[in-house]
Amino acid sequence: MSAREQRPVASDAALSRQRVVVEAVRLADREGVDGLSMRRLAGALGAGAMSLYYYVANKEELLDAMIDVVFEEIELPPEETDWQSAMRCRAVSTRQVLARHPWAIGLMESRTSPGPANLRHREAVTACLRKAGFPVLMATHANWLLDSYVYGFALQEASLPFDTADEFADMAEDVYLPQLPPDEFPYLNESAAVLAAAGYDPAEEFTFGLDLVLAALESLRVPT
Amino acid sequence: MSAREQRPVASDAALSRQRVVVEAVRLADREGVDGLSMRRLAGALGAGAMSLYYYVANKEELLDAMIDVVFEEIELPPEETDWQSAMRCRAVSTRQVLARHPWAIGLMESRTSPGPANLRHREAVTACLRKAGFPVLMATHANWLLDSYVYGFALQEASLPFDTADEFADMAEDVYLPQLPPDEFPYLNESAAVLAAAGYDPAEEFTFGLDLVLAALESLRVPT
DNA sequence: TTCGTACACCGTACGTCGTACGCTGTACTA
DNA sequence: TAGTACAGCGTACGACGTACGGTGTACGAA
Repeated sequence: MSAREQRPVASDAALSRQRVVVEAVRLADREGVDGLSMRRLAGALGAGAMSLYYYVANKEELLDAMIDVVFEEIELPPEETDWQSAMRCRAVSTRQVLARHPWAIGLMESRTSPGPANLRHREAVTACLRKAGFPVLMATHANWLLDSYVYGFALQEASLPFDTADEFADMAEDVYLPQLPPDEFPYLNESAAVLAAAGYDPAEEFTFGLDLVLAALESLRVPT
Repeated sequence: MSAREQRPVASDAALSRQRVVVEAVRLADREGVDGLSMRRLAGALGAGAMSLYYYVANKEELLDAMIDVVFEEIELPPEETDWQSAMRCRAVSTRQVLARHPWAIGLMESRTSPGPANLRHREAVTACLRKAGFPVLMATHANWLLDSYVYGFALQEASLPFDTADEFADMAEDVYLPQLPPDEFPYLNESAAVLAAAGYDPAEEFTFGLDLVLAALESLRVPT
């Protein structure tokens, strides 16, 4: 067997853990997590399947690393503003990032050990809350509540078959309403009709709930 | 080839869509969703793999049906109480059910069309909110906020490597703190220490946030 | 100059997966 | 008695993750 292309032409074409994981994220974005296989990933990198195992122990570890890449994209809460603005900022960023990588949401359920970017994020959020006057326990409550809201929203949003208000209006007429007999689901019909007429934007829905949560959390704080 | 066991011995041993889906749920509970294969499921039912395809078109449809079985387990909001109690009741039930079937959370992200049990649940919740005096749009907001919180909480809880307060205390000492250098993660260290000492119960965490959300939602209501 | 070793990568092979296709025996109807 | 629907199975195919055992190159030591 000859060494026909053993050495890559340039060092930036060489494999690396970074390149492998980033390309995996791209592939998952394009094709969904079910479309991500070691062979296809290797193909996208112009390499053989088994070469990937030099950089990741197995596919599980690859998925863990992918999740952490996603966390790296999320903005940390800015330090120079009030806590509500800081939390709103990072929550909005989280929603955007998870909307960009919807496969990541479903993956989080099954992987138990947080990566370094995840930990950095948690630390920054906790620091922000503590400095704003939340006692340790209340900061924990706030953390859970905010994260639950953001992840849950992203989860629901990912399972929506539309992205924009216009698409929803079409969808409501063509898909939803036909499968909702008005006598069995009167209230869902009412909602669908009103929302289709009023125009419906997931981004607005998100900030509405977020602001409600932030306001409610204010009561847990010991003002500084 | 003879017909050695072609006919099942009794009718309750015969396959049926119901039996297939319920056994799939049981299998996923035991082994996780990755452990659920058509062959293994057929094995658990004492049947051949291809027999399952008489009852489900493909694995995707099976997963959809499994999700709906999970939704059937969730209690509908009781009608005879105030809206907050009703919502608390169904939220607590949802958390319990999702904790019992953690694989269901990750699955929801990828399936877009809700099953009948899912629709019944949504209808009942919307009805409860509307009757309690929430205008259509506010009921939608409440729905999103509550569902986001519940699903997001379940998602985070599923990725916790412990179930009880005691397990957490052990975990914190043995696993968390060692990988959290105090100088890099001072606030996470503080939290872990305080929580391990105080005892930490996910169920309490859940109701704390839930009550905060319910109280915040009260302001969206037009009292009747 | 030679040689040993670490590096980066790959081919083959095994067992498992979802499922297309075609077959079987049973029950029932005409 | 024949025909048909039902319920279920065996085989086969292509794709999957990955264990194992290679290969050529680079480089430091002798």
